[in-house]
Amino acid sequence: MQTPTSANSVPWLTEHEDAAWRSFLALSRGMERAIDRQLQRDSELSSSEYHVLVPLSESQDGSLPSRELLRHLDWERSRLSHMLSRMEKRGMVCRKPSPQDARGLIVEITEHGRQVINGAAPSHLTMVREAFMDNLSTDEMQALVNMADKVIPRLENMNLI
Amino acid sequence: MQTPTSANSVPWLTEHEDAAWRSFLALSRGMERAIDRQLQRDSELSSSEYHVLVPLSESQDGSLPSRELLRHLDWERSRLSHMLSRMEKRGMVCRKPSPQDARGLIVEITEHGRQVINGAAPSHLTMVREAFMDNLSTDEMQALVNMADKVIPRLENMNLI
DNA sequence: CGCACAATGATGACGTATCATCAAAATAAA
DNA sequence: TTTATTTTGATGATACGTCATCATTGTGCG
Repeated sequence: MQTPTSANSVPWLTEHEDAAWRSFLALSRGMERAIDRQLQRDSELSSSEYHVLVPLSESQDGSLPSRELLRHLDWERSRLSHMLSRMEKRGMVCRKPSPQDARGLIVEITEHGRQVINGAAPSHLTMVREAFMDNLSTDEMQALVNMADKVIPRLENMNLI
Repeated sequence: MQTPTSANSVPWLTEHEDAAWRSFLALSRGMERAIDRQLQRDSELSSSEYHVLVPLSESQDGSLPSRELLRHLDWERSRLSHMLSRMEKRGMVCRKPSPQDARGLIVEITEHGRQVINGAAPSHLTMVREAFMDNLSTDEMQALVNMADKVIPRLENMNLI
């Protein structure tokens, strides 16, 4: 992200800041892209589908109320709704009415869903470890935590999250 | 991103590693989302459209060969093609045949495109500065550069970029 | 030259993300 | 209790990104 030449009334970045910003963007988009590619290459899951299946497979009985799932994912409600429709059609989850709350929805992972997530997880975790984790020092890991702790609240303040 | 309980043959992360990974994901997705939201709120641009317009507005005559643009963006060719179709329809760029290479394409920013990018840039740059840059120490900025320098080549090695 | 191959773009299909809107049910307020 | 508000989820429209495929043009090699 750079500055258009005709917008220089706004102070942009020093050389160091610019390098840091570009590195952040490259790292961020590179990892996102790598995760997508690796999952698609080694399994039949998209990154989003993976995220849906993980909390389900971790739950006691393989099911969660939809709103619980939403809390895990931090998605828009309609995003989850659309995603569940597609995943239900592909036989990875099924929807059941909630006994407690007639508005509610229980999402349950199917046997096929379990097979798919169990097949996808190992290579995914290995990739994250080898590409990312194994290359960071403890100081760098700490820096990530500190940065997130400072930036995220700021984004929330600005109503951008 | 967590490990499904039944896939524990793969070593996952220590507490510190897990915290760093979650921070990275939150930071990465948070900034991406904030950029999208802020641009859409304060201008009529998506993040992708912004990226297309920046190198065009910075060029000498407001135009670039399509393959030059591709090098700036590091996108798939079809992604740029689709995006240019939409942007052309909205009057922000126009396509011209290249005199040198009959396969080639020259992409030119329109007057309206200039107005839009010039209107969008200041608030965008301010947001990035206030949400991100102003909250980082020089050590943290350096850490970002170091991390990217180690991780990105690794991703390239793994053919995931 | 003539032919295989690479480079450049366009297109249609598909999956995905967001927004606006709607409906139904639960909860709070009157 | 009756009404207003909130919560939960679904849907259709639109925009976006990727893939597979195609057409055209340029390049290199025989």
